[in-house]
Amino acid sequence: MNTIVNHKHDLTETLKRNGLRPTKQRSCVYQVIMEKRDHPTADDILLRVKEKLPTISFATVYNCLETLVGCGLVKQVNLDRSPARYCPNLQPHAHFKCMESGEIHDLPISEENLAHLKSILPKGFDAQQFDLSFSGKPPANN
Amino acid sequence: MNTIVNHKHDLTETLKRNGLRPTKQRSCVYQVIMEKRDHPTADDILLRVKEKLPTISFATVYNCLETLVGCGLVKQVNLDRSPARYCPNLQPHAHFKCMESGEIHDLPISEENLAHLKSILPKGFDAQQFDLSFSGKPPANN
DNA sequence: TTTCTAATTAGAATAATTCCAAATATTCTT
DNA sequence: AAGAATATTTGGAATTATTCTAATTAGAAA
Repeated sequence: MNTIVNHKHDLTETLKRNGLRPTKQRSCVYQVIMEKRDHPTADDILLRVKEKLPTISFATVYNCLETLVGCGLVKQVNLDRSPARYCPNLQPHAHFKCMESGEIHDLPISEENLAHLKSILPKGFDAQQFDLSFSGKPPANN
Repeated sequence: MNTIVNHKHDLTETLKRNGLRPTKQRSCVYQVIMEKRDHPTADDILLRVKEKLPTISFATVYNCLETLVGCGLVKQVNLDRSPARYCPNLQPHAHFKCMESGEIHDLPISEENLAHLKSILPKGFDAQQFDLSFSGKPPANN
């Protein structure tokens, strides 16, 4: 698929730009995150990557994830104190966690709402990052 | 002080209302959280409570915290994957973490901004809770 | 190629938190 | 007030997610 080819290309480019080597482990971890955008944990990712690279280790998955997050290709999502999840959505968005199933939905944040969010910051507070999450019941369909 | 007396009273009332016993451990953990509102971790709390109750255990601190959070007297604050922190501020508010010192500031959320936050939820999403945090540089003073 | 450096690997280590079973404290009943 | 019933505390072991370590392997540069 076009998207995967493009992603591979972006990945290699981005890694090289950061003086990092494009390895098959990094590529595979990235592909797994791109192809099923269900906010997998490191555990989930290990299992999925093992189908392609049966000898990959946990340490490598964590290393790759750290690299991808460091390059800005993937976001780490921390909800409550549960295992970290990984998300390829680079647009401003919030997360909604279903209290029953634990499923996580991305909620896009419009420019307008982004401005409102920033207006919560009192004068003098300079934010580099924000994290917004909700939990409750998502619509029944979907 | 008036405030502490009141808190004690609220605590006992609230515990009893939930069929729980007001113990000196619970009371002391609660007081510690109320009196220095600096978002302490369980670790911090253990150290502070030990000044009054030298034999208290880690398990008890965690038990008490779970109880207090369960009763709605205290909020658990999870930022990134760092140890949980505890906060007696029951008003709607966000958190701002200073990237240098790690200090955490409460940022009140007005009714207006609360409405804007909720407007991020697409139709059909019913949220019971939200968490909003920023990280960056707080103003130099303070 | 050869060399140099970065990345991967398995397993040990760490840190925060939870679990467990015994001892203690609180509340309820009388 | 005493005894029974139940909840809470306690120290230590267990768990879980993640990070570290030191040796091997793979990629890039010469």
